[in-house]
Formats: sequence, structure tokens, C-alpha cells
Amino acid sequence: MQRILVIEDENDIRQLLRFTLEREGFAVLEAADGLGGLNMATAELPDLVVLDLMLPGLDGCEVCRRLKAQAATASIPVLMLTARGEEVDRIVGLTLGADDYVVKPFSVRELALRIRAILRRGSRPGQGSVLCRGRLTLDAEAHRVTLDGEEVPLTATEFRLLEDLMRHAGAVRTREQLLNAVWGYSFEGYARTVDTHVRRLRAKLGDEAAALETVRGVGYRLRG
Amino acid sequence: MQRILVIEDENDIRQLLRFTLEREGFAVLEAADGLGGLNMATAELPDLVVLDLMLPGLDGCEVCRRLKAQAATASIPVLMLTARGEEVDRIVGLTLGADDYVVKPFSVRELALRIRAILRRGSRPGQGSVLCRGRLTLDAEAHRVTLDGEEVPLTATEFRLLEDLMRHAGAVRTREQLLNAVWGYSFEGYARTVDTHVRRLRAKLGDEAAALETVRGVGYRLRG
DNA sequence: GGCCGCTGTCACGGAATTGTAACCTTGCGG
DNA sequence: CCGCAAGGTTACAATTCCGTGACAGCGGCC
Repeated sequence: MQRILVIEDENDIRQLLRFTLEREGFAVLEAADGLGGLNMATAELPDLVVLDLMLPGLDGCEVCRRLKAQAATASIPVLMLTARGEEVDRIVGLTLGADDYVVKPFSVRELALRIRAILRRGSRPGQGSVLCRGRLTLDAEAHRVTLDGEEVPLTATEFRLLEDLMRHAGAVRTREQLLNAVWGYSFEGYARTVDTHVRRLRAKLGDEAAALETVRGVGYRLRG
Repeated sequence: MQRILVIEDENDIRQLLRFTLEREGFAVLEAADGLGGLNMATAELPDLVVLDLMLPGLDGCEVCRRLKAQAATASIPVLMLTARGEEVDRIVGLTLGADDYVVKPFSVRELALRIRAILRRGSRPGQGSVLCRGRLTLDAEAHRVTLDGEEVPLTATEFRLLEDLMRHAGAVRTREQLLNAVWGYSFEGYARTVDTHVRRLRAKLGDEAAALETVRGVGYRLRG
């Protein structure tokens, strides 16, 4: 899970950010002043820093400059929060190496989008888009699964389930793990829901269903 | 290395542009007023001009007009910077031959992307901006779409939507992605607006609409 | 002003999807 | 062989999703 450090002195805004970003699936670290933020960034090396420009003590510009100055944190992208009218400061912030800025009062939606855009840019060469395992092929980008070259029509949930199993081919996945990966951490449901979807997946996989094994008392495993 | 001339009277913004563009790998020339900018463009023949609309002395419109009027500089693409609310001026700027415009306050990321888009267009004359996929042809520069050679009249939004789908042919585009790409990050709208425009697009594509597939629970995909 | 094209929203309704429960089968230890 | 728990199967109601038509706001244009 990607971790975001929020450096912001106003409690209300910090909590709003925590709430929003956690709902978006990020882990959130918090700092209420510049020096604390700098130390936490250095110690924790988050994936991104959201940095308020107006801070007590060390201000945002200085924090940004120091982040970029030390090698360990230099590559961490920084998103600046600026109040309307801080034009000059904004400019300086960007000059110091921030990757983007958002003007307060900001839309949480826009903020989340910009964060995702920045993170996406940095993590391109990650996991390949196409997974193959025997007769099965899964193309994450096209959202398409083929069996012996024939397309298998899957629903969104079935697709995510198969994707998780294929990414962990050969390993047993517990119901808990599958619930977290496929349904998300906030899902409050019955573990046996997984069973139902495994069954639906098996039905659509025809004779290849044999590769989706039950490990009694533990979970499921895609033979790899 | 490609050279960009920035004509902008505000020092802060000019420095921001210099910093951003240099980080993006361009060489930057600067001019602080219209007449100076015009002279520098004529003398240096940069690959692109970033031109502020509000300038002391010769204003942006006039600079643009003169750039396009003299043969040596007529083919240099111009990217206009306009302040919010200068709608009328923006239109005039484009009428005068500017290749694109960005509204202040702008995102440096967006600016860099637009500059690259314009330069890409110019560097591959004739075919860089034309996308083909089966019976469909989309000419980004001419803003024209043809189906089996017949022109399809599209509105601006429909065009951008189709352009994004064609650039990602074969891949699923979520509503979020489409909103970002077509409507912009700051659009605060209803995700189902996308559906409506997809529908309008399908209506105009006739039987080729079958290639614009719905991926239930995920988004849309243009068959590639 | 009046008309018209473009846009973003909305409500409706059919259909696909999904989570849950109830019931059945199977494997396992004793 | 029995009992039991885990998992398979089936059914179903609630929910979600998406296509569709309608509509109002807006700006351009005559």
C-alpha cells in the first residue's frame, strides 16, 4: 500500500486529508509542523508528501528545499498546498522542486486525482499488464481473459479474483487475503462470499477449473 | 535540444517557466515584453513560443499576429497563456494563429504536456497527429474524424473522448480516467456524464459503435 | 429577442451482478 | 460407521450498473 505523508498544521485540514486519503486506499502519516515532517519523511520515506506552504517554524518552502537536498528523500514527489493569493510563494515552491500544487480551498476529489497522477507517473515500470499461466491469459489493461485463445467473459469481481490468484499462482490465498485484495479493506462481509465467487469462476473456466484448487481449511490456490 | 522562447512580463512566472521547462529538457529564452519577444523570436527562431496575453507595450495578440505575418517566424508554434476570464481574448488569440492556450493559474505538468504535444505535432508533419484504427481515422490537427472515408461531424467533447479512446485502443478506460483526460482534473462533475457522451458518440458512429464496448463495472474500451 | 447546437444532469427501467442464506456433499478423525 | 466441519451448490432478493430519453442552462448567431 502506498504511504502519504501529510505535513499540515491546521488540525481540521489534516484530518480531512487523512479521511480522504485513507478512503482512497492510502496509508497516511501525519506531521503538524515543518521540522517534524522533515524528520518523518527522512525516517519513513513515504511515497509522496503533501506539504502545506504556511507552517510554523520551518515553512513549506524550506521543508521542500531540504527534502530535495538530501539524497534519501530527493526523489519523493511533493504536492504543495497553497492558500489563494500566495502566488509568489507558490512560484517559489515549484521552483524548489514541488511536483504540483493545489490551491486552498481545494476539492478533495481533485487532490486525490492529482496524487494518483503523480504516483502513476513514477511507477510505470511496475507489474506487467499481461499475465500468462498455462492455457490462461489475463490482460489487466484490456480487462480481458482468454483460455486457449478463446475469450472468457468475466464480471468485474470474477476478474479481480482471478487476477489476484494468477499474481500469486502456486501460493495459497486465504479467504481473508482474497477479501482484502479483491473486495478492499473496508469490506465488511461474510468470508464465504469468496466461495461463491470461486465457484462462479470455476464454472466459466470449464475444464481448466481443475487448476483452481481448494486447500481445505486454508483457502484457494491456482496451480502454477 | 529544442529551444523555447518565453514572453512574459511577470518575473515570478517567467522564472517558474524557465525552471520547469529546463527540468523538462528544453533550452529557455526569455523576453519580458512584446517587442523584445518579437525581436528575439525573429533573431533566434526558437522551436516554440510561450506567449502571455497581457503584456506591456505590444500585447500578446499583436505579437502573435506579427509572428504569423512574417515568413521567417510564421511556422513557429505559439502557446498562449491567458488569465482566467479572458475568454474573449483567448478566442482572438487562437484566431490569430496560436496553436494552443493554457489558462492561469496553470499546472506546470499540464503546460509541459501541451508543449510536448505541440512539438510532437510539428516534428512529424502530415502523419504524427493522424490515428487510424480499422474503419476510423482521426486527424488531431485538422480536428476531423472519418468513417470509411466519410466525415463524421463530432462536437468538441465527443472528439476529445474519441481521441482518448483511440490513443488507448484495446485498453479499458475508466470513467475517472476519461474525466481526467477529456474534462480535466478540475472538473467537478458527475461520472455518468461520460456515459451520455459515449452514447452520443455511438449514435454518430453508426454500426461502428459496436467497436466501442462497455466493460461493465469498469469502464469503456475501443476494440483494438 | 429568438433560435439552435452543445453540455451536463437527472430520472426511469431493464438487466446484470452480487452477497447471503439454506441446503447438500465430501472429506476426515475417531 | 458416525458425526462434524468445510466446502459445494442452488436459489433469491437487493443492489448496482448502464442505456435511454428528456431537459435546462449557456453561448453563439442571425
